[in-house]
Amino acid sequence: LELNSIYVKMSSVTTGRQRGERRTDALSKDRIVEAAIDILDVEGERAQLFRALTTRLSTGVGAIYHHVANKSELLAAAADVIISRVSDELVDSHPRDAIRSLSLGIFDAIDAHAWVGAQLTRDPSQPGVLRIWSAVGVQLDALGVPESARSDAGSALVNYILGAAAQYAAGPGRQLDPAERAAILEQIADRWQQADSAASAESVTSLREHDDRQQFLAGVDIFLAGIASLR
Amino acid sequence: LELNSIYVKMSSVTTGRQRGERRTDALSKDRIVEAAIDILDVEGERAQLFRALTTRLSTGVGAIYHHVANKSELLAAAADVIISRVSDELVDSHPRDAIRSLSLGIFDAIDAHAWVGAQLTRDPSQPGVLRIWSAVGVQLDALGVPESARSDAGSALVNYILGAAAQYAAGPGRQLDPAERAAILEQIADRWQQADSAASAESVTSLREHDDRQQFLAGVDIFLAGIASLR
DNA sequence: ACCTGAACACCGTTCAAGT
DNA sequence: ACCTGAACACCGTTCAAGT
Repeated sequence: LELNSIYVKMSSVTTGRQRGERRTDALSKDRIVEAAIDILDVEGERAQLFRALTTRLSTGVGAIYHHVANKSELLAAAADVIISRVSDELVDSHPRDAIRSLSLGIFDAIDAHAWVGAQLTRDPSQPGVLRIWSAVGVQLDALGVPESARSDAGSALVNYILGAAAQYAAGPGRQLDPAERAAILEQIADRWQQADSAASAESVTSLREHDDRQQFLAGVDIFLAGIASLR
Repeated sequence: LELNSIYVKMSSVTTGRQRGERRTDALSKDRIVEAAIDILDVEGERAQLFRALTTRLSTGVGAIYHHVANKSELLAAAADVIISRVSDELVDSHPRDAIRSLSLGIFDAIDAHAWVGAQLTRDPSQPGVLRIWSAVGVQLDALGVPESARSDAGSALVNYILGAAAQYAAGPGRQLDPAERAAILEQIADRWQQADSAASAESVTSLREHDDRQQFLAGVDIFLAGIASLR
């Protein structure tokens, strides 16, 4: 115990920490993941993640690699933490509402942590994606979707959620200023109008001024309606 | 004209081309994009794209940058070529069938060009994605989806297609050997079973042995059924 | 205007050497 | 067992110098 505290003091000198300011918690995968989340939230996905972690945790890169295999494992673990916060918060309610809450929870989480959208899209077998499958599966079961249709319904919903997540996360609203965003939406609207000679001004306008979150939820409801027809 | 052919000869010596083997076509964005598609198809997304292009087209990197702004523009242009081949081939048919064909066409294109899945997911305002929006818009209009619901329906379908595309493209079937794939599907199945005490062996089995393409189409049909309920 | 290719920049990853 | 940090590797991008 005394030897240990001497080691701590020596180590704090080495790392430039003040005497007595000893680290309360040792380096661990959890601490690294938490730090990574903070860094990604603030600096975005193109942060120099490992260099930033090194500074933030005042260690060398090697120490991080001692707890984490590589960047992609770290990102996957970080995304899973974000998703688990959503799925753990689900309260009991009608399965239709639970699916809406889950979907909106994921949407909002990605809104708050933009990097999660791209991350979930990168690898279908990462823990965060499995967690979504799992949560969706529970609710579809509770909804009484027949066995035979369960996996079709599940994959439809999960793919929609992930697709929307990725699109909105990287979306124009995020990386472009309002003027550019408007121009792009107009471009899309123009194509629709061009393709659809009967398109009224209202449709174009609604496309231009659509509310991402509400539109996302409308998509969930379309899938729920489609799933209901499977019964 | 003679000066020109002398220049060609000199240049072919410089680039190591055989005498008389003069390039039939000059370097252009189109040629670069075509070459990029071939390289990405064969070597995958982690190909050393610019170095490979340099060899393939026997030029320097700078020449490529003279026609293309950067890698992401090049990837976006390449993905758009793939998507345009699909959307241009659509034959007139009932809008429901046209939506199925379009969706399957995109699915198959991504199956043949795996890198397209990830690419379409990266930026919602890239040309290939706009092209999908446009094609979907035409069909939803033909389907008689009311104005007010058009953009909700469109974004639901586009997001589903892109989400599924990305998942299947990067999917376990592609990057893992069959044994690992089976293990992962089993893991998902276990979670479903764990969550669903009533889950029968059949449901788990169908999840394990599901056919990606068929499941993708089932999702499109769920969406179509949901859309029908909007009327 | 179009092309050449060496040099640079950026960042994740390794590794020999510590405590 | 855990940590340190300089060196390396990888690849997109720039740029001064050509034709």
